[in-house]
Amino acid sequence: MAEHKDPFLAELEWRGLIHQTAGEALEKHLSTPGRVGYCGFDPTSSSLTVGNLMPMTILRHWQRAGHRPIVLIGGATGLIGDPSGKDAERQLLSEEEVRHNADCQAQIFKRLYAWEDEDPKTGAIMVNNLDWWGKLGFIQVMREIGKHFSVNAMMQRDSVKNRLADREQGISYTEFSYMLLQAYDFLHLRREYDCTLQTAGSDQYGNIVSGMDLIRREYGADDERAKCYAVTGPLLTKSDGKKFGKTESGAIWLSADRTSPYAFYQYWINASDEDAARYLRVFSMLSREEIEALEKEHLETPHLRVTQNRLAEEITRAVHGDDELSKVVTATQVLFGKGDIRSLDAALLEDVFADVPHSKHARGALGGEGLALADFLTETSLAKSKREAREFLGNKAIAINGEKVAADYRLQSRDLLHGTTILLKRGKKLWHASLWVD
RNA sequence: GGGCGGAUACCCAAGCGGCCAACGGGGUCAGACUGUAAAUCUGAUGGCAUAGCCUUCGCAGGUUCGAAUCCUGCUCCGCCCA
Repeated sequence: MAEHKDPFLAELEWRGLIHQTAGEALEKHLSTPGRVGYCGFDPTSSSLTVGNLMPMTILRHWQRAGHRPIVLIGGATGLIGDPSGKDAERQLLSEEEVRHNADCQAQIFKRLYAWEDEDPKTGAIMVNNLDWWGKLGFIQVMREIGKHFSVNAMMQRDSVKNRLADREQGISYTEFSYMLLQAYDFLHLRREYDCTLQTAGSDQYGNIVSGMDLIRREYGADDERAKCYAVTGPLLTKSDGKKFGKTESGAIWLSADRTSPYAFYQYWINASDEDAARYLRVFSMLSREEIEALEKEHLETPHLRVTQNRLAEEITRAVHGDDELSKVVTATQVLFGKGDIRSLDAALLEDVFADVPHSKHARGALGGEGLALADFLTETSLAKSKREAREFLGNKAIAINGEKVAADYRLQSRDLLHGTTILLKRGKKLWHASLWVD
């Protein structure tokens, strides 16, 4: 890959954030500050996952380089469904769902960028493509937009080709039309906001190029206004070959109601050495010097896990903010630090309680003989069945308030912290807080 | 429409009348070692009132003392012919 002189491209380059670029003389174009670039996000779910984090980060670098980002919420495209990377037709979402999802997703972006009201020149703008698609009629779309699209060319796109090749699945006219919407979005933003660049993950390359084609047809290839560009990010992997951003229990979401800030932080903390260094480049805004210094430090004192710690800190702060970060750091120090859990103060305990999986129980059960731990475990998030509970106990995998206990252990009132809570742990890092009330 | 093959636990995949809750691999979980890393080794992996019992081998019936295994029908999938 060529060395980039442009600061924005050079930045993405060393971070490994460039998969492809398209458009003539992109470097020259970017040498003028204040360019406008966009990335679209379809509200097919009420939240976004860490998989969406990469294009979001590219836009942050874009803004930092002195350009203006547009966050496009796909209120219209979300109603259609992008066939890219999907091997089967998707269930249509209702309009209410999409609207609700769009509202929820919009919140996630708020913290990530400086917005227009703070900075008139490079402040981010948020748009929803339903605002223009909602006004267009079918006949108008067919005549003014559809006419520019060759079905022959559309069928060559991987997203469509794959589905046409699969007789079992096929593709509906609805999803087939998706690229037309995304293409027109680019044109619309070109017209209304002087937007000349679109960025996204590599799977969006075809859709972006469709938009570039449409813009050229609209203005004529020689027209100055026909200049437009694409930058796509690579497909992220984990060093063990598994899918990035997924755990056994599901995707890692960017909103606290779907993945707690604690779980979010823990996801990054648990990154392997190899991944942590790479993720710092991809997701954090730290400079090259800072990251390389961290790596050097990590090599000298690997047990301190500086790369993982810093990674988790940076990403959690960006996504959830400083307040949430300090809470989960506190919880993490308590749960994984060397300190004595029994000496926790009540306020801290409450914070920890909120962050890890928890459950409520009647305090009466702890009186007298107490409660057999083997029976109780199935009522927590730590064991699915009694057999499993016995297995964990047999393996010495269960700890009460940080201390490993025997298989026949019985929970009693003396185990309560501050008279209310018992912290249970399975294995090295799976915690559950149980609250005991009258 | 005709012929042939197939459907087994989270996934792949053995088993083809009793010794089958079902070989093996992957995954996952736990333990050891570590650094909440990687690699490696060990164990576990349907449920329960655990020397036992219950529910599972596509679905519904049947044969048999006894069926994942045999028979009948149904559903779905793959391949070949039309």
